[in-house]
Amino acid sequence: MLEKEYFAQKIEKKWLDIWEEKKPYKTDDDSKKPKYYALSMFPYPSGKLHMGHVRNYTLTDVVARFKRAQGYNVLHPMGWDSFGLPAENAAIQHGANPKTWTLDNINYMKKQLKMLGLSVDWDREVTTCLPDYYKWTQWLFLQLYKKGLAYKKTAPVNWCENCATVLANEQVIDGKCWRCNSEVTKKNLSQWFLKITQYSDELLKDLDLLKGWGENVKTMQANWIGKSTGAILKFKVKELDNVEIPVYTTRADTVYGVTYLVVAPEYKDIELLTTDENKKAVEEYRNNAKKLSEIERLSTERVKTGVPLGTHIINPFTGRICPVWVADYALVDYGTGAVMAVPYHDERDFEFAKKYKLPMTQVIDGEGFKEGSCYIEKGHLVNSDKFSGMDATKARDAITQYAKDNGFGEFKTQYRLRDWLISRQRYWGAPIPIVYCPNCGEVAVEDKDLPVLLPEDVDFTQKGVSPIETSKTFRETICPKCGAKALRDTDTMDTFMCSSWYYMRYSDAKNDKECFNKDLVNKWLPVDQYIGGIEHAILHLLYSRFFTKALRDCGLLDFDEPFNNLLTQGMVLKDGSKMSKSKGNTVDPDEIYQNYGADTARLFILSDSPPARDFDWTDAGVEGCYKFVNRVYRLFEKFQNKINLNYNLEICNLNKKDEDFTRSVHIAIKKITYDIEHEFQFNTVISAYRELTNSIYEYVKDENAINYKVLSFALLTLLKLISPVLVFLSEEIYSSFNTTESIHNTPWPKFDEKLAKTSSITLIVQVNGKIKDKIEAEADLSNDELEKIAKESIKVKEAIMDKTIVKVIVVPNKLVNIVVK
RNA sequence: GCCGAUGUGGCGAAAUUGGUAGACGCACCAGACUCAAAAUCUGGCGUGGUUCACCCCACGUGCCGGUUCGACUCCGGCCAUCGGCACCA
Repeated sequence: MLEKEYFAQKIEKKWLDIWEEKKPYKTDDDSKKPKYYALSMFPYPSGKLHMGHVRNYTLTDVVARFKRAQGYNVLHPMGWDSFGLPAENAAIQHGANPKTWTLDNINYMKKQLKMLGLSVDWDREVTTCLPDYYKWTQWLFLQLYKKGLAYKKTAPVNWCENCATVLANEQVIDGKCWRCNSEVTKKNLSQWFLKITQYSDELLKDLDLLKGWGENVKTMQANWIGKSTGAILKFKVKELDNVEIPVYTTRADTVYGVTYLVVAPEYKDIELLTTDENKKAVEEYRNNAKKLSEIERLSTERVKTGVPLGTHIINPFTGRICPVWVADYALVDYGTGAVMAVPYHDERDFEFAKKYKLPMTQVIDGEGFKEGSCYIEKGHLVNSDKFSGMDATKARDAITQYAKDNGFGEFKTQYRLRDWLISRQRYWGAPIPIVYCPNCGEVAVEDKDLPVLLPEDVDFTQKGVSPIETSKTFRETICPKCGAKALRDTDTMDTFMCSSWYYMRYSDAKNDKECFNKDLVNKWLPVDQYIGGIEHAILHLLYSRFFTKALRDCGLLDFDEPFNNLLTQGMVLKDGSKMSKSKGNTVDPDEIYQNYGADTARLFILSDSPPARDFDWTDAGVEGCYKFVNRVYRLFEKFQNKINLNYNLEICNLNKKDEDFTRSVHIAIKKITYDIEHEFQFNTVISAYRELTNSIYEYVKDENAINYKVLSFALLTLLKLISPVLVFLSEEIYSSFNTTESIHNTPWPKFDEKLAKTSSITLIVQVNGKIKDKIEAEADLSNDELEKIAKESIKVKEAIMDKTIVKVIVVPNKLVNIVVK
């Protein structure tokens, strides 16, 4: 029996206890059903759940439950992205232990997640900061190392003074640290990198395979990879035998217009290229460049500066002698670090040449060309010897080919993507499993010695050193190769390493012999639906795609892309701006659970906007959803004794009212199923819930005219349709019919195509495209009949009275348009 | 500058293929129930005009133009907002 009134807390508590005990959402690896992998981006255990989490996990949960009802074997796991700076900062600021701090947070948030009613298989929970997980992160690092995909090199790297660590390129946003927003500087350090650039082309090309990803994310990744095709051209230095300067250019067609060359201040041969007279000025210029921050240097508004080195190059095409300059508009880490300057056809070179009164030669002509101003269009060549008159695009290839044939050039594809810097000078991460031996050099830790455990005897407060270096027990070890005294690497790995493979681990989460079983990972992956925030469009999603390809090449798995479909949810806003503690506009999920229950929270977070768009949280909106939940409850409470569970219903022998009502139920099944399957449009799903509920209320208005078989069918269908969203309420109501089975194990309702439409239609009658009349008519009439009905309309007759009919257009079941003159 | 997304009532939004623009909800207004309030139920709700009123007429999906019997939807050209990339040669 249902209680008289709806008490969310009581019902939800009851079912949470039952689910905890019975584990109804445990995934069976051996099921014969087709698999479906529904995945949410796992949370960082920051302390408490926020509404963004609620939105993310509700979305994935509803998808998981819907697919389960459709007969899929669903994997819906959850875990914790639990290494990272906030834990360590808590340790520094409040003297907490990062491990305790993290595990306490996980404990609390896990409880909150469970209260949301997620159908997660908690037996597959992964926690990246625990040794049973990071052992395998370390092992995977070593696989990449052995494959030559992880290497150590000294390079100018991004350094955040505030976080006291280096950062990957992807973690520098507009010259600032992604985490603390302070300015990033360059430091020359020896660091570990992963060779993501080896996959540049595949990462770009395979974006085309990702039909289930939004254009926005794919474009961001394509921009980030930044492919450009061009050529390397080599210029001999006049003053120095055996020295050449190679440049990268996408406009080889303009090579006859080169009037000078520019090298970056950090260019490797710059000292060689500087003559004694220019030494002082060049040194001064380079020192100034060093002082500039990334932000200043990258500003496009800055006036271009530079100084000549004193040496010259010989243009192999023209024989022309051109000076070499140093200027910071050339970037050391793109192309070759040197640029051939063609002032007439490049805006930057033009500006620079004008300022320093360097010569210009026009070599391209075409539409819109104006004497004395920069022309960057691709027209045809002039002043270019035998290439004159040629189309610029063709000339680009012809000139490169000529350079190649004569040994001073080649075709070259250039990417903007850089290798992924993964070392961090911080404590709370997976230690890099490498040992430095005085005899053998860099040596990998052996598999049997994994994991390399994080030391506990560390001091977080010492400035200028990584906390791990303060451990007395960690550093010293013996070389796995020769047994000599050796030192461990004291850096840890970027947390994005941990999150690049967690979704694979879920396929075999408890395996202590392997990172995952190959058959299981191949069975469950790729992920069928991945849901999470847009902020990972480049970082996590690009790294994970790279990891998948790299692990494939290590022989660990057999697929090319990890995530077939990606839904990037919008932000949760309140009063028009993102919820944040500093703005004081946050809403605490615990409070919502307490006041309205998790079902109402789930309903509301899905109701007002489609998932990809931002969602505006309003108190009135929650209130409205709570009213709906109560409205549904009252309906079942009132008719609970009249419901017949066997609702297989024949349409024949029904009167008009019952038939139309039955049709509206079929229409609802059809619409809801379609809207979930297409783009997860839960906002319209929920409006269909409301429409069906409204029509049930309409149907039961006249209590003497209720056919209880028909009503049972409608109510039970409604109950099943709302069950993926209102998980507790539907279970409570269903169990009140003395069923032993959970509603969440019952199949999704089917609709009858013949019944999923109305028996009568509103025929729209237009004259010359303007609506003149609306006529109720039987459905499925022939075109002739519809035309006849339309012409009988008095309003139509008036409108066409003194005119001739040119033609009549009939759209079956919809409209008739009479065209007159 | 290049690339991508978005633009519809007071608000969130809807409109499978070109075929009733504004479903569903929030807010608001009016009414029923009540001694009263809450809850609940019923009705109204794009703009302007006309009418005592139901009716009716015109306009209306960022702007301008086009295709079509018919355009939120297709095409061309703009504008605005948000996001990504960018002295990348």
